[in-house]
Amino acid sequence: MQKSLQFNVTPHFRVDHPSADLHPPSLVKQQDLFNTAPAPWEVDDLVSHVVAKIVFSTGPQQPFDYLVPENLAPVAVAGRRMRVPFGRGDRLVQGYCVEVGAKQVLPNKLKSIHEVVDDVTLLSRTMLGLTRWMAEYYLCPWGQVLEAVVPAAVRGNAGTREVTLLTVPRETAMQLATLKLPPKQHAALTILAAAGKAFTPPELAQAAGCTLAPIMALRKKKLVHVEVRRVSFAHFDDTPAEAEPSKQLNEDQAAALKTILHAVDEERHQTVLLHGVTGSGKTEVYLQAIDRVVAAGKQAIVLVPEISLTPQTKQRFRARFSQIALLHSHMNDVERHWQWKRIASGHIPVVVGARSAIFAPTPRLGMIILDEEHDSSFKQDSSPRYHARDVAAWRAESENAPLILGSATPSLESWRQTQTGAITLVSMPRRVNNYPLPDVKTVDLRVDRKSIGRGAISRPLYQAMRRTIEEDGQMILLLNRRGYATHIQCPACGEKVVCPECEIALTHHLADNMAICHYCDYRQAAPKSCPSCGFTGIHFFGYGTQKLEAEVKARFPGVECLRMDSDTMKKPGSHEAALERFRCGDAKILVGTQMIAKGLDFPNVTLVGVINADTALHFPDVRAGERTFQLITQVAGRTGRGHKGGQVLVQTLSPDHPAIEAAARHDYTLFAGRELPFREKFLFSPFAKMVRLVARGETAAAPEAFLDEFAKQLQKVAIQLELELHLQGPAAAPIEKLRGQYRFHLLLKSLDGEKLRKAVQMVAVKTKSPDEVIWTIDVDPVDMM
DNA sequence: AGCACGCCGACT
DNA sequence: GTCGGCGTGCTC
Repeated sequence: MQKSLQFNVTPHFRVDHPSADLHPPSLVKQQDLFNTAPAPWEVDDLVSHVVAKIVFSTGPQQPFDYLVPENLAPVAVAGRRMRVPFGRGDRLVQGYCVEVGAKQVLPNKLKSIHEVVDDVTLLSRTMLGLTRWMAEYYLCPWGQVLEAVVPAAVRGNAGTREVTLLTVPRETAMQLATLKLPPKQHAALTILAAAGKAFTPPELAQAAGCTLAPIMALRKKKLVHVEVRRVSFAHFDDTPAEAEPSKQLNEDQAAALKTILHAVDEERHQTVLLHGVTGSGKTEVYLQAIDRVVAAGKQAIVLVPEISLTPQTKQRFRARFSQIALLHSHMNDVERHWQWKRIASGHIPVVVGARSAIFAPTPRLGMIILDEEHDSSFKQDSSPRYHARDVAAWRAESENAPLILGSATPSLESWRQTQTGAITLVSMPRRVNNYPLPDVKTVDLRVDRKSIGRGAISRPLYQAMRRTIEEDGQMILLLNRRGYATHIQCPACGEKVVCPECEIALTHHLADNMAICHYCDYRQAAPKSCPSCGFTGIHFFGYGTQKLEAEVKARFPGVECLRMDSDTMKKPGSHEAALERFRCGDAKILVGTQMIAKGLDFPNVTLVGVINADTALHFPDVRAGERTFQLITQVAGRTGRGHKGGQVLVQTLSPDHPAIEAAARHDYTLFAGRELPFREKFLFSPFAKMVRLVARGETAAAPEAFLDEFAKQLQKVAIQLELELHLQGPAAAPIEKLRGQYRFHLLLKSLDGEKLRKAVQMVAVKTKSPDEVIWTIDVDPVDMM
């Protein structure tokens, strides 16, 4: 394919990343009207001009060229927003300038930039390259990516205001004595000239003892110089903390650090997968690696899963680095903007945050760390549907920085890359202080349930809990379902109470006696009798964390039990309060959903109970086994972190399932060794590239028909591109109905990811869906619901 | 996304 | 005859 001629004449900058200039932005019609060479008879008329390329966040997706007028040339920089006349009426529209360069243009073909909006550059060249790559890779508009990468707080200049500053120009000062002016104006001007600093109009009025009127008059006569500047009024505590010394590393840690430091010192890109069992001390390795980055005057970005962003995490980093920026979702716009500026200024050596922190504007990036790299919260579930791990890989490569992926249960995507050699594997198979990994036993519920009657806690687990309390230990019980009862059903007629919008079983919540839909949060009062037949003995089946908590309290009276799930953790600070209660030992039993499975480090926890290991196992999703393995392994890792040791009991109906068996043996390699051949055989990630299309609408027929047609078009394009395309579906999505809309999906797979995306893009640009169908493209889907 | 242009139906 | 219905296409 011939490359377009745009900006090839005198490029002002080189595109930073090799892949960035290979493909046109996705979903953008290749409209070469303005970008092709002029007709032969026009060539003589060409003049060289500085041209800015503008991308809009709404409206047409292709970039538009504008002339840069001379007076704006110093501020018209790529990476800033600009207001430009657009359309027949020349209405002013704001867009992102993504490139500035000299270009041969025909006179009068282009309009001129009206105004440069930003006085700071929002996106460096690398970040512009990154956004462009994201648009191409994730098949979404470039402008949408730009909006996602620059925080709204930064775009809106939160916490700043414009001030008018007045000074006396030298010429005025010299003729001050001879100027004929009304007395108040003269007095004000004299005071301002003598002050030697700038005053705002109200300040000057006060100093001169007059109103604003004389000052306005001076402005009108141009006797004072006026400068409008944006100043920040935000102030947050940023006192550097006392830095703590680093800890002694064990042999495994030292070896891992050495590999990482090698890449850091050479300032070259390398991806290292740090596969360390739970409790192997990965964080200390990160901290010491960051030390070296900071010492070299560079910055490190640390990404952690959403639920790990706790004050404890902050404490851990603050104790070691004098200044860090912790980016969390509860931050207000003023603070977010302030942090962004501090990071951009290069004053913050360490940035810690969830997914979107990968876009932190660090000027000299020295390293990126993704802790718990397998965590699905790194994938954004709205457009742009990026995966922070893959974005990090691109960014690290283009900035010559090492990327460290850490996990006890690596994603199969990363694991596979250690086998092909794309990622360096470093293992830490032992825990610190030589603590052994906890003993994991499965409790076969098919056998044990009968002996215990109704209840979530089997006899072996009950006995282990009693023993733990007698020995003054603490315990964690994992149940991955919040609420009280998981479904409400009438024993007389069999009718289930379902959400009217989503048609899934409503969960009974005891606190306010409500029946709640966990998909859309629809709520109604829990029925006292069957809504269908009126039978009064309606029954609440299944176990959620609330019912488990009630059972624990009933069977262990006098023992304090804490519950942590998204229902109890709504208020800010409740997370810390609960953990503190557990840490100090007042609470003996911690009951919770997956939010308690990760990161907690309490040496006195000697027992972990998994109430039902099968909850995630039978989901219609290729990753069901992988998720189950990860969850059990992670929660098992919460115990045996002290000298008292620890044990884990996993209740399950399928103790022989490979994922559960491998987790019980703490054997990641075993799990991966069984799972990878399956993925390969049935063409799933990490072997095949996957793209998922979801369509929804008020009726079932419209989205299904839309995907049918899309599939047909894709197959045509696949032949044209010689793409080996595998389709699954279209079929009803596992969540068939959500918020009143019927959902269908279509899974596309191919070994050639690039061609696959190309094919989807080609069909997508030509497709206009009927008004009643809303559809999305998900490249590298993680969630198949 | 807006907005103008355009080519058909019922109205001051 | 015109006002306006929203289908189609263009915007540097």
